[in-house]
Amino acid sequence: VFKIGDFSRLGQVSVRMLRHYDQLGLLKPGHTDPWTGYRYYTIEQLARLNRIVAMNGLGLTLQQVGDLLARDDQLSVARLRGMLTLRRAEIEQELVEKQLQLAAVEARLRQIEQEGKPSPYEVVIKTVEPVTVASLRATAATIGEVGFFCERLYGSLYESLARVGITPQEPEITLYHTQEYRETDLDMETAVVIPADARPLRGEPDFTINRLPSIDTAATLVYQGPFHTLQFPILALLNWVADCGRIPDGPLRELHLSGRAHVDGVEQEAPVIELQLPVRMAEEAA
Amino acid sequence: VFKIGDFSRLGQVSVRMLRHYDQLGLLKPGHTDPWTGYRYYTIEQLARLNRIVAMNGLGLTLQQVGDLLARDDQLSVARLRGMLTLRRAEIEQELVEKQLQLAAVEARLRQIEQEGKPSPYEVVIKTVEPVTVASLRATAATIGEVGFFCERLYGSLYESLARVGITPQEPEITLYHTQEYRETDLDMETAVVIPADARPLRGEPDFTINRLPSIDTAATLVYQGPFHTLQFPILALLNWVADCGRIPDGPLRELHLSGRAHVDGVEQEAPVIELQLPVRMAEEAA
DNA sequence: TTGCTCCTCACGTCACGTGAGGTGGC
DNA sequence: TTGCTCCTCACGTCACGTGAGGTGGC
Repeated sequence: VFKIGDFSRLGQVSVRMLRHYDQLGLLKPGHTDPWTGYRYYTIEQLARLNRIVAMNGLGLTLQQVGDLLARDDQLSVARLRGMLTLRRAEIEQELVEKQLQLAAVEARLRQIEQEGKPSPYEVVIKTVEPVTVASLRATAATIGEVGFFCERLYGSLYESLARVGITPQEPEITLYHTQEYRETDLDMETAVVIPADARPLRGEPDFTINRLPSIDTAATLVYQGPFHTLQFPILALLNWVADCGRIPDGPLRELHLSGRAHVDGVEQEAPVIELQLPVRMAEEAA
Repeated sequence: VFKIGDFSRLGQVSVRMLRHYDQLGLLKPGHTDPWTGYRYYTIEQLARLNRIVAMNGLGLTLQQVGDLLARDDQLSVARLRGMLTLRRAEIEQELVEKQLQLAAVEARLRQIEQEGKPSPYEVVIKTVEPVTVASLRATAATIGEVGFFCERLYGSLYESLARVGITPQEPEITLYHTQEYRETDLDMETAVVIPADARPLRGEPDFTINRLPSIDTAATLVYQGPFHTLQFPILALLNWVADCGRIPDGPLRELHLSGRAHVDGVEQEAPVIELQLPVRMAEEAA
């Protein structure tokens, strides 16, 4: 018969935990002195202690271990199998997450090695809700004219909205339907959020009303600075996506979070812009 | 300027957490109304919020993120690199642990599939401290005579100990130096723990005094039952070890935890026995 | 006035470690 | 008497979720 300290050394479990197992009813000492409260364990209890330690080592909670050991010392095969199968799925999930996290940390370290300084941008994975927008879509002839092109599109869009009596909300969203890098024939869409139930009050709209779909996994980046340096955060986003083993899975969205890009024909100096790029995991090369 | 609810939706961070970041000083609202306590955030703060979320997503603690963001908004390259390198090592460690855990869960599931019921034994990995023992080592001619053989060895051992005036302690430890399965010429050692400073008081001992080395990683199993069914727990232990991608790395030890195996020539009926097998990870097949 | 949002305070999670303050047995 | 062990009670960990109970603005 062992005092708690001896039993602790024997089973390599801290005294604190033996008391905890006692309290949870997982492992009651063979005898407890009612006067002193001293716990006395028998050598036969070592097997049960080891069972607890082993199950817990598989990542089952003490609650689960308790359930499993509840009826005398017999394990219910069905329940045990169920719990282990569940646990296996959990661990596999955890492994995937850890691996993604490792990839992200390594991507960041590489980035620091290469550039000598940390990226000024932060990429965050999030989900994006669907929104209803009024939009105009057209093709810009060259990359140089994209700025003016969008300015004109937004201009006509607001004009048309006013004409048919729909109140635009925020933000503006520019979509880049051309996904690869190209210098000509860029398929652009300028959109502005409108109420989900908006209908033209008068006249025929010369824009389309549609619903931008939700994005389950969007790599997003918030940038503050002038439009003419937008290529830097866009490149950072694309690099990050590639570095983490993901690939783009839809048009890039550019949200103007600090209000309209142009007011009275004047471009905002340092607008806050959120880039949203739908992504999915790249297939592993087989 | 955003109220906390809007900013929460914008950054995909719960209101609770925005308040928490405020409290920790990680992200103070651009303005807090001193009368109502309302927090007001500016769109420019979204970048900082995303930085916090991104760093936290890498598994850094909020404390670490706070340290990194402490001086204005600038990241210290050296510290950032240090933290990420540390974090990478941590994640790699966690991955190894998860993979071992997964292997253990899968081994258990396979075991249930094959036998139709869970193993009555629990294998636990632990460390074993070195102990000083008096021992006799000899070779048993056949597997059938191991029982008698050990009984005689322990008998002479206790006799010799008494003769030279050393008090034996507990437990008895039988070591199996023959590691592969064989039916003849089994190299056995019977040992009993003695005080670390024990010296013969008189006469010449015909046993050896040595120190059993510590075991960093021992697969151990506690068994209660007669000696003649000891092969079952031994097989279970060996199978478990193989299933988890480990291999034996030293002689198997058999500890008699419930006192001497034989008292007055009579074998204990259901002794409690702990098996300890030193193991190491198997090299992956290249 | 009714919802809606915001506020603070505080408990619960989970498997532990680490005290404080006190007692029993050699 | 002095160490050593044991006892109970309770706080801290960490990033949150989830109330209770109350207030401000349209």
